[in-house]
Amino acid sequence: MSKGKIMLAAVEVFSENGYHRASMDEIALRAQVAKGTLYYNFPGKSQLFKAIVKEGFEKVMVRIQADLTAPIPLKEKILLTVRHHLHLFLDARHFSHIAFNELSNGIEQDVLDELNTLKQRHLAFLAGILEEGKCEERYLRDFDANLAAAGIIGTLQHMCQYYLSHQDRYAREELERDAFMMISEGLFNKVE
Amino acid sequence: MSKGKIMLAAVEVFSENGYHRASMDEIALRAQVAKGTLYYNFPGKSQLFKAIVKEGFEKVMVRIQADLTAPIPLKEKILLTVRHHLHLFLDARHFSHIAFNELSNGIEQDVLDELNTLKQRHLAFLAGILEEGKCEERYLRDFDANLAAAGIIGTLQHMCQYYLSHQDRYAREELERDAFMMISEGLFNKVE
Amino acid sequence: MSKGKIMLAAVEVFSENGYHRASMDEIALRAQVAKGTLYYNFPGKSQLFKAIVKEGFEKVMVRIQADLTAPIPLKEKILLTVRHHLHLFLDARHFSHIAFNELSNGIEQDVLDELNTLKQRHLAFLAGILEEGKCEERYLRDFDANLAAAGIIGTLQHMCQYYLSHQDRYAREELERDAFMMISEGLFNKVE
Amino acid sequence: MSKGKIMLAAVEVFSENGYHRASMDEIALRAQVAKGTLYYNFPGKSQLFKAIVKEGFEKVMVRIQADLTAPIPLKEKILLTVRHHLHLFLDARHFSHIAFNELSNGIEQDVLDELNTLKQRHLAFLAGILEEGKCEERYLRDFDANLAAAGIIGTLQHMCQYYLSHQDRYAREELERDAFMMISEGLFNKVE
DNA sequence: GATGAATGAGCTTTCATTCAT
DNA sequence: AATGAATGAAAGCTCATTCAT
Repeated sequence: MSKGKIMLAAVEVFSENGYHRASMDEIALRAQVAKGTLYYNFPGKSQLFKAIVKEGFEKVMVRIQADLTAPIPLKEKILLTVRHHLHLFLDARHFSHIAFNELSNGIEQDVLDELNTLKQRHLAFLAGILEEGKCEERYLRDFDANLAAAGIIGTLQHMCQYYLSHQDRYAREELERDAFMMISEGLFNKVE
Repeated sequence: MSKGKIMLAAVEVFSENGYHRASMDEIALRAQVAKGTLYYNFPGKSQLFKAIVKEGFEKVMVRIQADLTAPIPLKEKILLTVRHHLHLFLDARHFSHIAFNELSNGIEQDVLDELNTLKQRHLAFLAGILEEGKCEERYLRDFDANLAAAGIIGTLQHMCQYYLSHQDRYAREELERDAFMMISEGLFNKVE
Repeated sequence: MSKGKIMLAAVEVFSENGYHRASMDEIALRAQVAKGTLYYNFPGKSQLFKAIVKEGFEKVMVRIQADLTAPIPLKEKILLTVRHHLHLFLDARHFSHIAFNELSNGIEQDVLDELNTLKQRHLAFLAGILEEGKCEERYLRDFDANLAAAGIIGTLQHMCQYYLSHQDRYAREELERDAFMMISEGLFNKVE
Repeated sequence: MSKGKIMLAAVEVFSENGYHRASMDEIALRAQVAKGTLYYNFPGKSQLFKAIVKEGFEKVMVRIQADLTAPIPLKEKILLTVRHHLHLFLDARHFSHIAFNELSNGIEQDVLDELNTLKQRHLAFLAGILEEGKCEERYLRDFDANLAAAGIIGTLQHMCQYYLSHQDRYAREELERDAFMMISEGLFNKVE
């Protein structure tokens, strides 16, 4: 059907040009359907955008959740989560670019609202893992879990972004190691 | 003169609406000048945007640098830097929103390029501080300084963003404490 | 379809107002289509202009060529050509006004270039007829055929222009007679 | 004074860009005066344009007239006139480009009217010379003098234009010879 | 289900002109 | 006599959306 082709094309076009510069013409062209077909399948540009981000977030969370059902130690869980997000920010770059850069202002309010909800849910999901760790293992510092989750996402996103524009300088293992260290142990040596 | 009024209005409008939804009409209206005056003072929308971000980055860096000239211990320096960035992301929200959310795609390439340069410079500036700490005090873990700097900015930005949309739930001190802890010591207790 | 309506309206508007004063709004109005329709059918103002002139030149040359295929004497050919150009400058006034007056500066360079090419081709076409006459009938003076062709067009254009702004004073036959005489025999009597 | 500088600059700018693309900014820049100064010296763009063309036409006619006062034979007079116009179209290219290409439509009506008057006067002046020849020397064919004058100007203008864009192919003497021949004797040999 | 010609609101930009100095 | 910051009307163009087929 057309719906799939359109969504695939739309992810690309939105991520390459940003929400506003992405034109329905371009998406139709890339999806090899007529412009009218876009409107036959989606109510409008903003709803198409919404559909894409929603689907993307759901896929990601399902995948992570599947990996975390097994009862593994917290540290392991966090390492896994970090890996998943590296994958998200590096390999599913099209989607993550849309989801994390294009959600600021300048988009129809209703879309923005729903997308923020999705991001909140994602955050809450991460926070849940942390909370769990805090209760069960009294292993974690006394953070607010939501703030900490936000911090983690931020760390990963920006490190990946930097990595992507300087791929020649680093190996992916370095990135992974530094990211995990940063998140789990912070900047300072605990020597003293 | 008009130039100042325009830049002030433009920061607001850009941050409220994003680059593309911000219209020159609105900026002119807000600055209480005629539309032509915008073009008398700036070559065009993208250059106006560029001018604003540039000026903002420069101000921020000058302010931080001024605070860090005194020979204070690294931990102190980082605390200070964190505070400055909290200020940036919370109080100079208009600017930081532009500078860190609006720099994705969909903006004229030349503007994007220069703005990325500014962000790199900002990162390099932070990395410089870390590097210094690494050399002089062998206090820091063996990170790549640039990656670490990116991680720090990311942490702060996302934590602040979360904080801003849940201001009712947290006191600023909490945010500050958690942010600093997160950055300096990471998630985990070092007990065992 | 709209394309035809637009071109018809555009010829009128361009010829009445000149390229720069002709506005896309006016053309759309005259063609009874929405402004967007202009841009749906043509990439922009300059390309619309180009399309019009191109089509016009082609029509003219085809018509003349069709009349000149028969093997008639040179003098006859030239008389015919003169008649065709009188028709062009007098009856297809809208088009010829565009094609011969609006091709100066102040128009997008690429359009100008192509339009000059068209004019050159038209000239070359005339020059070809003359050249033929020179070879076959050693009837013509020893002109450079291109220069002569340019001279002929110039003569006709300016005479027609003068005639058009003083139609009350002359009959069309006078114009035709004088034009042909001027071109074929020049100012002076060959009496002596 | 500024007036002179402005007119000099304006001739250049108008001829390079055409009336509409020529901007008052550019003229002011080129004349090295402030924009306000243009309006101090001339009521507006169209009046500045008018002033330039008027001055130009007057200069030309004065120069020709000065050369024709002496009682020389008609043929000589016409040769001289041709030479003067070659000079006009080739060497005073800036001015003649304005005067003969930019006078179509798309210019304020009142300016257009006056400029047409100037062109008419110029034509009438040439026609006067021809008329004289017709009466005194019964040497000329029985043309309408005005139509003939228009034809002459047209011939010269177009030949010069062609020559200018193919300067590599012709010597100026060739142009002069062909132009004079064309005008005085037409295309055909009178052998028979 | 799918099409694509047509739309029109809204945008950035240009530029002749004004006027306080 | 000269300036130049400021103006605002008018232009070209984009693009999400509609609708008859």
